[in-house]
Amino acid sequence: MSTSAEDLRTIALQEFATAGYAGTSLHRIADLAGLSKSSVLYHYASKDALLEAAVAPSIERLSEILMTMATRPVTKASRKAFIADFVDFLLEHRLEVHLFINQGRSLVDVPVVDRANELVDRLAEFFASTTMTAEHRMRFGIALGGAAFLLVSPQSRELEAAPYGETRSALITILSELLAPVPVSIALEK
Amino acid sequence: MSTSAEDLRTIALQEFATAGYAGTSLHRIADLAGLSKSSVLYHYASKDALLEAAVAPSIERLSEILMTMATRPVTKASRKAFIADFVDFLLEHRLEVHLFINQGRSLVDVPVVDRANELVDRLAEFFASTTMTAEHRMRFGIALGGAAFLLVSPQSRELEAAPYGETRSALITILSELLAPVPVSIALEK
DNA sequence: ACAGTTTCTGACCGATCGGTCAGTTAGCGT
DNA sequence: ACGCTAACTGACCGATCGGTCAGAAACTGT
Repeated sequence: MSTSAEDLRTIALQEFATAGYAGTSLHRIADLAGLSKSSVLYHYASKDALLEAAVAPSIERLSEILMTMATRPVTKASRKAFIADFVDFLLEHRLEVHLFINQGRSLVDVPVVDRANELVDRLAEFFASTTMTAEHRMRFGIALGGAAFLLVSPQSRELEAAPYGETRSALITILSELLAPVPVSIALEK
Repeated sequence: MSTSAEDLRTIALQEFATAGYAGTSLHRIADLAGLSKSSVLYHYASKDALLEAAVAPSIERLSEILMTMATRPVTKASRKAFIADFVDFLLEHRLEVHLFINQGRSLVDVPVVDRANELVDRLAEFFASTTMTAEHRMRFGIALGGAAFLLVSPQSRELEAAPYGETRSALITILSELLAPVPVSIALEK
């Protein structure tokens, strides 16, 4: 149960997400961990392996969420439940999501990142099939990219200070609004 | 009016925004431009200088928008006008905005990027002062980061296919909704 | 005290990075 | 045809990159 391996994973995730995978050297990760570069490569065979170890758990979790989403019937209640699940996922895996969203397309041929890209695409297809208009597809993109940005932006310092529940419920409100299958105005007409 | 310098600027912007500044080598930029690395450094003194040339015009434009925003009275009409201006800015400078949003904080001590960070901070302060709740600050972050992501995401291929006006008006609708100074529900109560 | 294993390190490797420089090529006015 | 300048290039530089390896240090059970 050596603390070093887990420390390295955490530090690497933080750096990869904020400074970029290409912009983070193994030397820097080693320094932040108080180790030598060789020690980093002792715990993880390569830089790729370190990235993979850093993001793998979040992939697993996202896959689960998509699974349950696919099996549930498409009702307003299930949609609400999905958004709640997804917000929890976002809050727990902010760094990983930020990494996927902003570097996923340039980090191809890293297996675990490809997997993440697949999952994000499936997520997008799900929303694209439910709502057909271009505007709704834009709403989905803004919700996804916006949340990923927000949770790693400088502002998120204050968010961490705020009660977890408040941030969570606010995020659910905003995302529900953005991902509403039908605009409020049209719904009222019926 | 040599085409090379301008080509390099465009190519560099595209690569810096999508693959990241650290993840883009001068060699790659040279290859994409059909030149040698030395030629790139002939037109631009350094990699930093190339980045600066690539984003400088957008900084200028953003500064202008913030100027007019600061001078205008704070009314619903002026807010609407600002959002329209800002959406036009986003559509015209998608790559630069994406670069600022996602790499701005890790590219400090590049003068022009620092300048961009200042401007973004001022923008955030403006919205923070107008609306005080944490949720509204979150809405601003999602709108900004979401738009930046959307306009450089794979989906944006379809957006380019769609008429400019449609994308523009949809974006104005969504951002107006996100940046509304007062939530609809509260507004209706009064 | 000893041996065995895990953890860690410095020295080293080839490749690539951003950048310099001397010199070649191409375009243009005269 | 000439000379001048702008555009371009290959060779080269020191630094840093990810990665290898032999061995030191630290911890373990006996």
